[in-house]
Amino acid sequence: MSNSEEKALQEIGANVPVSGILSVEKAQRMAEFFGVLGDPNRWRILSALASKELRVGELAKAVEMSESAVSHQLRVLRTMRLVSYRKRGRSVYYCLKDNHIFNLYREASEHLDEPDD
Amino acid sequence: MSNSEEKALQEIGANVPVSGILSVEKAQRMAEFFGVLGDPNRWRILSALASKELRVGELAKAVEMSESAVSHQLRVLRTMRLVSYRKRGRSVYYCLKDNHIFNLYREASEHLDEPDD
DNA sequence: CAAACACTTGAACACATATTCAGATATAAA
DNA sequence: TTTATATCTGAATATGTGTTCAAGTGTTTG
Repeated sequence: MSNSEEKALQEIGANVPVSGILSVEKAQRMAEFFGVLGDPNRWRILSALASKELRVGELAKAVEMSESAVSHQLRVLRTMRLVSYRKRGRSVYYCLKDNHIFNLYREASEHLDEPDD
Repeated sequence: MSNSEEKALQEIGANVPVSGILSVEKAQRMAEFFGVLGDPNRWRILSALASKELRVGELAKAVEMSESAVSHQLRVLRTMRLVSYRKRGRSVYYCLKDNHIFNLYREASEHLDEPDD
């Protein structure tokens, strides 16, 4: 087991007094974050932004959603700081904020690709 | 950027023909998986199992949920292969299935702990 | 065998969430 | 200034989800 895995394991519960259960608050924060990744259209938006920054309208076309729906979802993604944006004239360009999303994607893919026991 | 990050980036969209957007099916699978991690009580269950395997009843006490609610959630976690179980008499012992959950937890924590720009 | 125990299941209800639609804001063009 | 463009917002609705409650299965104990 790697060092960072061990650290995560301890934090998640192994070495915590009594029960080792995440506090309700921490569990809630985790759930809120992962919940944002629990929608297929948000994944499509994120994957579209993975190649290059896009305006809201372009994004809407690309993922085949209404501009309004995309705008609503972008607000959610902004709130979780998964995307950032810059305004240019009357357009707003969105892009991915950091690399965490890639690592999460890869980790999930590996899990989903694992053979059943 | 690391090799594996680059691989994930390509897969997620950078080098895919035309749009580079996740297929609806792949996006759906991703969303289903992350959606499972989008509930605080499921995180509390997973964190409880991080220290040691537990019976359903013990788990229910530990996370302060009804046995029925825990059982329902364990079915969800089983479906996503996040936990496995073994029957022993009339008890059923659950434990975490692999290390992916630790990596996901760590990645999310890092993201959530990042300072705002 | 009957009773107790550990867990699971299905239906019902309460709550959360994603989209649509109409309208608002803000910038650019005419 | 009027019109068009790009995006955002709020309310309403439809759909999804988690818990409870009551009943069910399977196992052990008396």
